[in-house]
Amino acid sequence: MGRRPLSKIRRKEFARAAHLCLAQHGLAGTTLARVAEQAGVSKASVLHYYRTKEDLLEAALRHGNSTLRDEVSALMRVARDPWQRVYAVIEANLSPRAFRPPIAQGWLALSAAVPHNRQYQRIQTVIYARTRSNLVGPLRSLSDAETAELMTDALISVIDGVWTRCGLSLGGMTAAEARRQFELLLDARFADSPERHAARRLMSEACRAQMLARGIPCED
Amino acid sequence: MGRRPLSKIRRKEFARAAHLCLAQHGLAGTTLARVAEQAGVSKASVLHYYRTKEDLLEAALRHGNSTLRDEVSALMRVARDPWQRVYAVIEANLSPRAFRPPIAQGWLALSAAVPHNRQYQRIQTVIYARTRSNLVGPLRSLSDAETAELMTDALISVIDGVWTRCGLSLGGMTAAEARRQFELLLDARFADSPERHAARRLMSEACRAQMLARGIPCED
DNA sequence: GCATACATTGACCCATGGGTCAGTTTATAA
DNA sequence: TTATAAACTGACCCATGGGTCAATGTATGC
Repeated sequence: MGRRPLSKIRRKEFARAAHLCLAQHGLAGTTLARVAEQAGVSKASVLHYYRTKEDLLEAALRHGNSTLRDEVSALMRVARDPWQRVYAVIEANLSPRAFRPPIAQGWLALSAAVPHNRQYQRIQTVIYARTRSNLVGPLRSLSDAETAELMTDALISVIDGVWTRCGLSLGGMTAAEARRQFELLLDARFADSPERHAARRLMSEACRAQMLARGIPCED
Repeated sequence: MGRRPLSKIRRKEFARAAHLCLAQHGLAGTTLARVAEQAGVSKASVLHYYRTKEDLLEAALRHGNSTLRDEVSALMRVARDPWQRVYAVIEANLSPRAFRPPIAQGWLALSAAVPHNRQYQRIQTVIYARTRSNLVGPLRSLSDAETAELMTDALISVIDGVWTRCGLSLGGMTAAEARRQFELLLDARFADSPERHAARRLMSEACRAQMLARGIPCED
């Protein structure tokens, strides 16, 4: 069997535990012992699946990202026109599953580690490129290319901004507040057309429906 | 003499060294030994001025912030109308002195530490409140209160967003690119009036002039 | 039953790094 | 010149935490 990838499921469990740990205790507080405890297993066992802590954190980074990616994919599958695709990205980034202080804190901790680790950099670059193309595509069919690029970059900045503030728990950042900021930004180049309005409602609803289907609390 | 505050100048030097270290090596790479080396002094000497590493990092956080605050103050002193005050905040945050990957990386590292330290939280809250009031004031006299609040929050998000991306060195974030995003956002509620146009040019020029006066390279 | 391969673990190793301390140098003031 | 306080240091201590290893389960295929 070539190289049994050491029980993929088990590896995923540990990546998840590491991600959880990161969210709760930050980078400094994420020790192998703590991750092991979180997973209900011994420290040595974790090292059996990940040769080094660096590897484990890399997996945690991938895991956190894949959660968000799944969210985007699910909404993208529902989206039927450009505006719906734009709002799919926005709503996915505000989904109650991900847009929470602990998760944002984990994201912040990993982001801080990125500049000092080549591998993390590569992953981050991929994440960035994907989000970018998810936005620039639909926006191109709603405006000229230059506007699409600029709006995409600005949307990404706002995403990073609201996530940062969510992580810092500053000014009580909520999804509703974030949504208002995205609307404001989009207003800069786009009128509130019926299509846009409908897309906003549809995607917001789709995201909510998915949460309910998975039994995740959703207060907005 | 009551309690000589242990040579304020010396303390500041060490805070600066710590901040530099943080920018270059991240939180994990910032050890007392490294900070001491940076300052050309022994590890024990650093501990003589700061009782604990936590204290030192707190000072580094304050230091990094005070640099930015000075930038804002200097431009604010020049500003004569609301638009000029708005652009004073924006330009200060994009000043070539501060808006550089290493500095942004340091900011990122400290931000990641914030959720796990009360004292850092307090400082961060103060910084946030000040930036907020610096923006909401002038914007209130340019629009209704609600718009001013929303625009302020969105501007802050973009600031955090572009800083994050600057720290991650993603998509080659430059001050010029950031400026375009701020313009886009402001377009959402404000026409490009002559006052706004003039203010933008004036503050950009004022910032540049200050850099030149201090001999800091300024490529845009 | 037995052999093999993988899972899991406790015990251990050791480098790192924060923090202490006792002592030396240096500056200042009487 | 000398007393005093502050600046500064090398040497040391020790807790933490990443990583290794040999040993012990435990399942699977023959």
